Amino acid sequence: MSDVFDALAHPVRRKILKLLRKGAMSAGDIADRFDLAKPTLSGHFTVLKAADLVTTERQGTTILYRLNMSVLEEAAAALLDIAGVRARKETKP
Amino acid sequence: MSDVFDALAHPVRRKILKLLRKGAMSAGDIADRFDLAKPTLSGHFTVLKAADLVTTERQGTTILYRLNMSVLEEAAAALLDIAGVRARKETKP
DNA sequence: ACTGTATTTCGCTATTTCCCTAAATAACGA
DNA sequence: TCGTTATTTAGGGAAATAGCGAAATACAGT
Repeated sequence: MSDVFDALAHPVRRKILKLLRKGAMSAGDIADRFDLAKPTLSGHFTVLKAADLVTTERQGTTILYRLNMSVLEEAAAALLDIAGVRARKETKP
Repeated sequence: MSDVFDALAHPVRRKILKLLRKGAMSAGDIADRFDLAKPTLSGHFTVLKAADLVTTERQGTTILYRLNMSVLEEAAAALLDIAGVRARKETKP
């Protein structure tokens, strides 16, 4: 879980996640949205992957990044748990 | 908001917040729960204060730290927002 | 096999973070 | 005022992080 919060601590990485909210994007398309070198973005992708906040899928020469919402939700639940707001565990309906 | 996630990124600081869930504690009492020097803990307190995750109140020679739950809840809401789960804005009942 | 495009890995530097010990500050009580 | 307790500030060292350009890798098309 520390991996997740470490990943969330950087504004660029949070912005990447927000971009992915609308759907999967390639590494290059994401990199184009930032004023940073591609190797720098690649490093951020690595951190996000390590935290399991994103998943990847290769499509020919490009690599698609996709948001892993469940991990984000778990992180939010962890915060609410710290606050003492007991999160409901999802059960089969 | 970046201050908040920076503060949450360190496991010791998350543990401090969890301790404070049960109620206010003095700096020394918190420090006793960790195997770290007091100046180190004091640094963590500074980070938590900068993020407004805790508030302080002096009581004689001791300083009481208290959890600021609203900021924690805002952080959780920010995460859910990234996930696309639109959080409800609290309105007066 | 060669070329072009997409992405990552490799060195490298600068900055920041985390931890420590020692010293400073603040408040109390004798 | 003096001594004691609680906490923070100052200073420094080791390690992690974020950024870059250059080179390496992976794949597709010719």
